[in-house]
Amino acid sequence: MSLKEKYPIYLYNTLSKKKEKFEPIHEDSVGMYVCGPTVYSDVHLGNVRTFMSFDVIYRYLQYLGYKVRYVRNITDVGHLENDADEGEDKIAQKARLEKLEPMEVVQRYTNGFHDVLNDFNFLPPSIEPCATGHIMEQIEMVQALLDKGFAYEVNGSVYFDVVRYDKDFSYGKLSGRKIEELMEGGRDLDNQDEKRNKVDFALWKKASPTHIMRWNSPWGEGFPGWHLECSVMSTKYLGETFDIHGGGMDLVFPHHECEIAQSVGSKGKDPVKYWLHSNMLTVNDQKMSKSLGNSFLPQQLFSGDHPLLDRGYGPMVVRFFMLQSHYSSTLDFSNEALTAAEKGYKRLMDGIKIAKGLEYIEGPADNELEDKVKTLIDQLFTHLGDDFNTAKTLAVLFEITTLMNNFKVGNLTTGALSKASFDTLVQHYQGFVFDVLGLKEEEESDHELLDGIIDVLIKLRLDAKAGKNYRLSDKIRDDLKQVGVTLKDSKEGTEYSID
RNA sequence: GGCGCUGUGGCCGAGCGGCUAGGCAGAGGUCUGCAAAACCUUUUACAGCGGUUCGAAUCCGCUCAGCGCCUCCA
Repeated sequence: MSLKEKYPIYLYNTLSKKKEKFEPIHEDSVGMYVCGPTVYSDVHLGNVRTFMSFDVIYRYLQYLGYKVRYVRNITDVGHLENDADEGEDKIAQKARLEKLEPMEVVQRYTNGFHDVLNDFNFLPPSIEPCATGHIMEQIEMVQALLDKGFAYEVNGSVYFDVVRYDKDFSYGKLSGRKIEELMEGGRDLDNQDEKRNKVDFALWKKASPTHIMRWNSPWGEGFPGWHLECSVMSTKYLGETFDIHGGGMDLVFPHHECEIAQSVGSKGKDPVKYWLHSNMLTVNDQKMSKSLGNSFLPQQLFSGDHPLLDRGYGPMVVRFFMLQSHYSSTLDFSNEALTAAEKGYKRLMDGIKIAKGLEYIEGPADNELEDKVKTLIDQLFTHLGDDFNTAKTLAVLFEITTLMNNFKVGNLTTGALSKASFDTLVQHYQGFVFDVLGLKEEEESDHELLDGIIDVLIKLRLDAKAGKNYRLSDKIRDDLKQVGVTLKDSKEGTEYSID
């Protein structure tokens, strides 16, 4: 029985508002689309949380043996600042302010985005398409919607006719909105006269004379609407119906709702089987966002260079911190929580190091321990399979860490387990920490020289201790501590760690 | 105004009707020349008020507090 058969996944589907058993459309392969960033400025930590959630999902699906095509787009056409005709898109605005080509802006922040993903040890997606590379396909979808009567053209712009669409299908099923309520409520925006109804949204916008980013189309020079790119690119690379579509919760309405409308309107079928949404990162219980001015850039976090930060924290500490909560809960960001996470992360990594160095030595069997280990391994899978509950999974990993410590100290012997159980335990312990949760050791072990030097000092200190020269031995330890190297004595010898 | 979410011990954070979450911090102990680490033991809970149930942090109602979406936003 394969891992994916043995450990089914249950996930919360925003569309059904229920936890459902995951059954991919094509038996062994999974198509997953995640809405990527608009690259007109630096990604902040809130963005990182969403991509991290889906990074773990991507990793876990592969760990179970699925073949996954993971598509995450780059939005390189700026969405309009507002719905008004004279709006300027964000990338064009940035380009004007910084006197750059729009594509220079796009390239710069795309590079920055990739750097951040690397820092946090994200797996690259299978395909990372960008909106400007798919203008033709977007025009085709607009045309298809026009042909089917779900869109109308006004003065070189094309709008989606939500009211017309709602007669055949139901608009608002993902976000739970009712079209009548949408027609009444909400804020009034300026310059809506082109649209038949306020709920309609743009598929193609006519470019004003000053608008920099523009393409030819059957309706004149213009640029694609806000929601079109995701419909087009997901369909192109994953098919008309695919398994998982993810993104931040703030995209549910209107972005994802409009995606559904566009796909259903043009292709006649629902585009997505499972909609997954990750919740917001908060600061003092408020959503982290650029406009509120409470967002952190990853670099600020690493260096501690921010008024709200006491000091810097490494990317793996942050990753661990985020994994301690469930992706669908808000997570509040604070120095205290990060400091606690840092210690927890270190403890886990110490456990991993112990596991690496453990040798299996035959010994008397302990059935109780054997059962416990089997249960722990099962729980790793069932907890992560339970709507990707990384918090519960980490709890199990800490139980395993305690076991590893006990092996090391000698409270337990490896031989109490069967060889097979011991090997499987170590294999999945490391597998979940590294391959699934995507953690890694913060300090790269490129420390051969340092190892050698500290070894010399450790031996010197041992000599001093043997001669009861504690003044010298303590001086070595204390002085090393001063420069950030902590010595730890144990029965097997002295180890060191770097702060 | 409309729709929706949250409120757990000193802090963070799981939990989806009965069974120890976990991490950090605190206390005591083991080990150590002393430390550190590790190990063992351990204190502090479910916003408030009602209700359903044999049994509720968990379901229902009300109250209070906070948040999100409805405009670009992960």
